[in-house]
Amino acid sequence: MNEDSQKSANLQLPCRDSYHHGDLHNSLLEAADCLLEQTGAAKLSLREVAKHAGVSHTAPYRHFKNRAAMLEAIAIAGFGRLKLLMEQAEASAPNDSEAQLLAAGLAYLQLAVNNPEHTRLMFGGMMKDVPEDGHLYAAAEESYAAIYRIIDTGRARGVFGGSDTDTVVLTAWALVHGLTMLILGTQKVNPATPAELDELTLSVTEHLLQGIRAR
Amino acid sequence: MNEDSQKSANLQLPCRDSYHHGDLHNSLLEAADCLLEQTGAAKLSLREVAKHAGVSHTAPYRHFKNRAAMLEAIAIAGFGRLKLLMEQAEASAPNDSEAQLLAAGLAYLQLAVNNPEHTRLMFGGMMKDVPEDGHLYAAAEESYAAIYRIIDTGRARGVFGGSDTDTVVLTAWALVHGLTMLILGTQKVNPATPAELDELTLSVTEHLLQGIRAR
DNA sequence: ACCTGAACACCGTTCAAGT
DNA sequence: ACCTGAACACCGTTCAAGT
Repeated sequence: MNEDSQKSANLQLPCRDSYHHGDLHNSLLEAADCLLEQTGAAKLSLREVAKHAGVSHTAPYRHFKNRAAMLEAIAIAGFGRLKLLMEQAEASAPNDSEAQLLAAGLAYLQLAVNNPEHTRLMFGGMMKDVPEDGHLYAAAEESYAAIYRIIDTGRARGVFGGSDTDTVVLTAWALVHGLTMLILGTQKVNPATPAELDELTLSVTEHLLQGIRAR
Repeated sequence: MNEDSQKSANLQLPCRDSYHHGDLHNSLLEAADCLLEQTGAAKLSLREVAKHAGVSHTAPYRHFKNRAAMLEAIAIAGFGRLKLLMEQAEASAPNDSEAQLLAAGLAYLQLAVNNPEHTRLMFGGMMKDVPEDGHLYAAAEESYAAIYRIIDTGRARGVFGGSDTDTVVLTAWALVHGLTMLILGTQKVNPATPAELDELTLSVTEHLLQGIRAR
């Protein structure tokens, strides 16, 4: 009955029908996480999440203030995964700033393409009326931090140029994020295979690198 | 009673309580257009749109197959406005490709910031389960076409470089779109005034231009 | 402390019926 | 052809009540 060995797999969490309890909070999040990718955030209902977790439709209110708070928790977890990947990209080539930036971009795109609904939830602006605790805000900020370090270090090394680190970071982040959203959206861009996705990312990133390289 | 003089104003359509009929289709779209910016696409209900248009809650089904089809119509109208702005940017400096590209980026950002919920509807991926007519797809494509011409002409003139026009267009579009979505989202970027928005756009675009300029 | 069931106000959608 | 009203299955949320 030990299913925990599967739990750490990074991509694609399959749905289960039964949930070990005593930790309903996490059971609900697991059920929601999995239903989200099937239905999208707009159609993700608290009642169905509760049903998949095997409890009544009012039980979730013991653990989340309301539907928006539950979506926020899912989004925060998503930013946690993003942060992890960005830090892995940073660690993958400690002495090569360009390779770090490229790895970060590739990982960002891959995570988004593998979890499109999570990404839309995190960045689609559905979290507007979230309680202003700033938890979500802070989680997003931590993903940003790794990119900041990569570029700041690169500038200190004389690899990257630009007037200030903040603008360069914003440029890089916006480019990768925009490419991501275009691929996820109704837009034309439509890479069929993971290899094509990487190739596309490389081409686009190359223009960015030429733009921010120190000269 | 002539209110049509206000109708052509490009930004911020105020809500009315009464609607001239005989053209319920457009009355519904106007009501929806206006409610959208107040509530967001997720909470925009057909019933409330109908109420604002002064008809029963089933009347909209005479004009739209369902809720998704109505949202699609709104998104298509949004792409129409975007297309217009892109073409104006193209016409604003026929002999200066860089100025055209910059004007397009500024207009894109301004439209998005003035109509955030429209932008989220158009690009947020809420149109997934839309009928595959391709109407929405085609409308998006037309906005894209102006940018394509700007960059293709710029490359023919030797102003822009890059291996192929498609990749350069994708890079430029992704950068501006990403900056837009970051500004609209929960993210840190938060320009207070229109002037700050323009300044931010200029800084980011400058890096892009350095990256795609012919050398 | 944690969960349930009934209840309320709201949805989207369908359908028979009115003019 | 165009609109209405009742009806159905679904929501989110609240609250008294159970253990």
